[in-house]
Amino acid sequence: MTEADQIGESALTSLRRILRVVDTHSRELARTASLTASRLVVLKILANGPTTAGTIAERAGISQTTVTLLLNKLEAMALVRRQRSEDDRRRVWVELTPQGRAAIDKAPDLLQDVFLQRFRKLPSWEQHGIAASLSRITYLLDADALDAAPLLDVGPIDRAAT
Amino acid sequence: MTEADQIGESALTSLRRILRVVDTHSRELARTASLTASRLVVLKILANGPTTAGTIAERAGISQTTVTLLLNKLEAMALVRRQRSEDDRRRVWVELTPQGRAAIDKAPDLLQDVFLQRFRKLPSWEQHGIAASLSRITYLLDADALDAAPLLDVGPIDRAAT
DNA sequence: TAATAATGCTTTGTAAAGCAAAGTAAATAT
DNA sequence: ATATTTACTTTGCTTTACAAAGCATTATTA
Repeated sequence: MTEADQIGESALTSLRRILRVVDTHSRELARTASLTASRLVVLKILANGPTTAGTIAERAGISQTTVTLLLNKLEAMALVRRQRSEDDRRRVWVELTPQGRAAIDKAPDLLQDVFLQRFRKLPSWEQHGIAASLSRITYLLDADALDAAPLLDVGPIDRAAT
Repeated sequence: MTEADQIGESALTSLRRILRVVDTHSRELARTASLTASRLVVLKILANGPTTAGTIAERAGISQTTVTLLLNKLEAMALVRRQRSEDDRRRVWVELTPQGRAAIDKAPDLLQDVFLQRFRKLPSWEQHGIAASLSRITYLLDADALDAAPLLDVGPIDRAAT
């Protein structure tokens, strides 16, 4: 094993740990705030103003089916309101209710807040370093490359080599 | 919004994107390799040698109940074999079958592989930078540290500096 | 030794996320 | 007028995950 591999492994270990913390956190969120992570995602998308189910699906990166189900729950919780569009009666506008807005405030993404709070206290050079590394990693894991390629095929990797 | 907050936001965006890719990938893995991420995790733990269900739960950070369920599936797929312990008949040893071992080889964590392959090609300074940033982030998100931690403890960084 | 407690795992019941496929209704194109 | 497309919902299924209860088995203690 080369040195690069060792560093890579330790990077991966960190990455796994990060994933794990995020995961744990979202379960915690579900337990305490009775708002699961994906429902919160939907609410936050709606915080930018009313929109349609399809748009939510697209922005959240999940299927329309799932969005419908999430909306059903959120509507049952009275956090969200549906309304058929007047001009195009196929479409359904979704908007936050006042309670929905309150729910977002009451159940903020704490993990994110903690992150930002601490991040803010780091020296500037380190902030830049972290941001740069993260954006580099998104490249290392590039979604497009993965989507395009058959997963069990090794081909596409070279394309992004260099 | 301060500059630090802007950088922090962009870091968070990257982080979200990373999480998203990992998520997508694991669903993809499930579809193509008929081995879901969590099952693969269990198999990989078993790759270090036979162990008990409780230990697997601990190492994977999931409940024993869940481990039992996963083992049921894996056993049904003949990737894993259970055997009551002789000395303590409450315990159940779990080990990989040859098929199980083959499954691990056939369905490697490709995301990880892609990451490592690309990572290896980065200049050394960048490798170190990324590894350091990641380890720093685990601190920024650390669940434990949430209660106690001295926020400006610089300790871990120096180690990976240079 | 017999009753009690602790341990290790499984079962059962519950809830969420998520998708594909089929279905419905409305708008658009032919 | 008919066919196609679009937008959303319903249905049925799978997986993950946990808590609570249950079942053996071992250890402890009276």
